[in-house]
Amino acid sequence: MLRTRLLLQTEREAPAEAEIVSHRLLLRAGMIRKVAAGVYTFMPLGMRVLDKVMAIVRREMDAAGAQEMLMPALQPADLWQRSGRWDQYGKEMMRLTDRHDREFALGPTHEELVTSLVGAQVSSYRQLPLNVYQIQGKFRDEIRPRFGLMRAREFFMKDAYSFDIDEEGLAKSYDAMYEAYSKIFTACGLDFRPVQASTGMMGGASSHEFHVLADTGEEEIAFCDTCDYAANTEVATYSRPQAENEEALGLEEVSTPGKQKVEEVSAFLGVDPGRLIKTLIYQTEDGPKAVLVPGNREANAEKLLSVLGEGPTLMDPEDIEKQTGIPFGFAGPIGLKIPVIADSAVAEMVNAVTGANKNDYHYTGVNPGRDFKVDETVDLQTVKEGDRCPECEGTISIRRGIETGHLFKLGTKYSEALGATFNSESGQIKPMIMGSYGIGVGRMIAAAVEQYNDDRGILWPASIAPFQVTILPLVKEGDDLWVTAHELHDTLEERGVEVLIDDRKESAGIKFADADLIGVPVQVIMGKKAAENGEAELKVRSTGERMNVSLSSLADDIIRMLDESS
RNA sequence: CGGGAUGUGGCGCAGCUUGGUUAGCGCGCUAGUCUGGGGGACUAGAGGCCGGAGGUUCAAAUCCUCUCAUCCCGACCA
Repeated sequence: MLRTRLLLQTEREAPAEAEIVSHRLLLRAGMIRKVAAGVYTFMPLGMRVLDKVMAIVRREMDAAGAQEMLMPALQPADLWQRSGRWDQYGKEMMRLTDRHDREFALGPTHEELVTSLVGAQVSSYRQLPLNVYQIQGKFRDEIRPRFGLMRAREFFMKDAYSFDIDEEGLAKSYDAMYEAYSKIFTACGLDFRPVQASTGMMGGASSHEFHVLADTGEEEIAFCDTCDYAANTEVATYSRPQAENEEALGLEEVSTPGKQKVEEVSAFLGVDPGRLIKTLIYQTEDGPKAVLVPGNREANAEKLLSVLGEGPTLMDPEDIEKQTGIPFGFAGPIGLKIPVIADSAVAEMVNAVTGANKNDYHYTGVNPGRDFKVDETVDLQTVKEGDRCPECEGTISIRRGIETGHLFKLGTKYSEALGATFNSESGQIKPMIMGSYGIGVGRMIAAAVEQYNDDRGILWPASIAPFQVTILPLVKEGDDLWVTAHELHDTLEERGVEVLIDDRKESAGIKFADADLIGVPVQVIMGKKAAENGEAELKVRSTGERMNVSLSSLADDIIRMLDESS
């Protein structure tokens, strides 16, 4: 490809709106251009990367026995009403009405459509298992699209759906996808971690996310330094130290004037924050409820959802006083009239400290069960760096990750709602057991740039680079070396190498800067000095390594080098 | 949805407080000359209804009102 024919405008400065490095570099390198918030065009150079990633995804999905198909983005409301998600999905779903006032959605995902489709196509256990997938634009009206491709409103997703006759089959399909995902992420050259995850609104039994590790990731993942345990902090657990065998003391009311916060109370009474019980009052659909967690822990929002139902919100101080009569900062479970939900660690506490529901007073010597009733005990805590691993007692580390892939065991939620049933071997009608598996293709590209960049630009992993080689002739058009460079370009292209030659009449500095910016892994620098010795220079973008190679064997040497590195 | 901020050639910005000829600068773009190993130099150009609408005024990029868009933080989110 001739650089002068390529629709590519690099920028010296990134648009002010781009904050994170992947967004800045993808814009500066002319890979993407913004159309609206969270809506991007892939320019030819970016398209080449997208194609590379999609090819890897297809290769591994096909190898895992999945079949590619393509469903429409435009989907009738009826399907979504049958699964209940027309109402459930909320504003995140892009909706529209046609000229006959029929309602449609632009698909944020395709469980409904694929389930209905497979249900109609498959009627016998003999046709199962089945795994179908597609790569397609998805639409989600995100509350806050951001970071370029990282959280877009229209984005490419590979979504796959498995259909099995029983749980055992689902386990196999799921494992096959887990393996395929590991291969895909590895092939894309990414540093990633599969982690246990929440099933969220997808429903279903179990779930894993594939995270690309990066400090700019929007998610936190916890993993063990000794065993394989890894989980999204939304669902991560940890091993609690055994409660000390302490003798229960009597309940005592103490004056704590003006001490509202955990740190204040803990410092004032000279008690470890972990011995305090934090009482959080949440507004739920069934009225206010009290949630108890240890003073040194946060309540886990994701875990709360499963206990408190849809959208619990922390009540503000005024509402708490108005609705429950409890003074803010001195709330405690003793004598509370509203339901009390305790974290399991709180339930085990001995001689704890809590608010006394009275201004400027706390209780010490509080013992759950004896001094107050707990309506429900659940695990509500957020894991912290340095906690003990729940599986092997190793040390938990917390890192940020970019959620790039997600696996769900769905079970029969959708097959029952949409009538995807089959005739079993014994002649019974049964719902298919489903799994669904997504990969954010654009997000994968952004994640790759987050992981591979330096102050000059992108360092694409070879497998997803837009070109394998770029040739930089540093002489005038018409010069012998200019001609040689073009001959090399043609030879490489004929031999199947993806090569870009910078045939612009630009200074060496501009060509170097652009080549570094767009991140093509191998640069062939053809300047006068090396040519005098019958040589050209090869530069490896990722390492900065340079070597002189004879012009006569240049094409062969480049091809050998590419073969070796792949 | 709450908080904060920003819209001025393709990109980055100045001008706005205190209204006043022709709206500037850098990058990029066009043409030419020189240069030719890390965003080089010079010369000559092109490109803008200052996000939009309304208002105040003799006069609005600048003041007022409304509106649209965009970004950041939070809440939220497969």
